[in-house]
Amino acid sequence: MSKKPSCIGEGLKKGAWTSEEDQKLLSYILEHGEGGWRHIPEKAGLQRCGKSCRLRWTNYLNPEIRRAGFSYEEEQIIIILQASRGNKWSDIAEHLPQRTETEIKNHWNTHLKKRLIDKGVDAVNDQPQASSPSPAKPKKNGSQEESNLDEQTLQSSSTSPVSLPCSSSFNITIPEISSDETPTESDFLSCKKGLERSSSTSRLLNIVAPRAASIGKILSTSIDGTLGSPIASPCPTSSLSQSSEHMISNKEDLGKSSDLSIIDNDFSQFLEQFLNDDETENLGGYNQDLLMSDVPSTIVDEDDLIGDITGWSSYLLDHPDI
DNA sequence: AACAGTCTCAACCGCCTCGAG
DNA sequence: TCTCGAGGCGGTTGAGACTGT
Repeated sequence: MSKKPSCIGEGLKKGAWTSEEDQKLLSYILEHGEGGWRHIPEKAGLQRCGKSCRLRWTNYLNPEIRRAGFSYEEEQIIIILQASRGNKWSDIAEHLPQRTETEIKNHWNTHLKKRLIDKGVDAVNDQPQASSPSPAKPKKNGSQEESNLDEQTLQSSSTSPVSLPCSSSFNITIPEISSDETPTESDFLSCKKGLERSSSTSRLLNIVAPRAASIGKILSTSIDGTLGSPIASPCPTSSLSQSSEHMISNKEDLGKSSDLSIIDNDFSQFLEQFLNDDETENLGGYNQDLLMSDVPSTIVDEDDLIGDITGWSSYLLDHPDI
């Protein structure tokens, strides 16, 4: 079937939107609602194609969009969901309220993916990279620390892996980390017969698993009222109050991807154990968090959305299939 | 201060899916 | 069942911002 381009027409404007155009589109949609994008430009007095209007609305003008930087938890969600679902940004966006798929996609491509690639995980092509990290690429300021931490983590991963039990069909190992960091790591990923995971995805999950452990510990600490300690402060809990409701409301959706069953109930047990763990003084694992290491402090809850600290844990507990 | 290299992200492109007729 | 168009989706691009020299 041959289709004509969706945006054809004489005199249609391209490129950056002006504030005047934004105002016209915003006013129209607020008055008439979304939908019928093909006719919106004409009705709103815009020299744009409908598709462009839709994108402008969904990615920028929609007042529900949160434009603050990504929080630690949001990044973890992205990484976990990307590992399990691939680049299904719209799917991932459903579980990150106030975030657009474009935002998530950009953040992944410009930040998260690079971090994983630096660690030898080709999360895009799902192929393990050579042991040598990405070619000598000059690191910008502030990344040296991250690099060191990552190397440390990877090194421990490559030199002394800890095999998970019963992983005959799901060949996955996780980095050896001090017991106080991930005391229940062996509980995290149990084997699921018939499951096939590619090596890099497995390795990605290996990295994410202890990070999730860190989240559990942080939450546990937070609930105990000790989050104010400097060591925990970098962990933003932004948007939890709003996001948790939305996230949980989507829990049925989460299960629609069968590949998410990989972790099944074990993750729930794993996290529960963490939340019940009274031992909160040692957050060393969090300090070593490779994913947190370059999250700028400026993005911490700019919208002051902290409210429901249990949102994140509830989300995870309610989504054993993540 | 000027320039070059790098990074970020809004916008675009082209293909796909789905529903109406 | 087939065709067609609207909307959705993921990948790519390029302008502007940022950073280092």
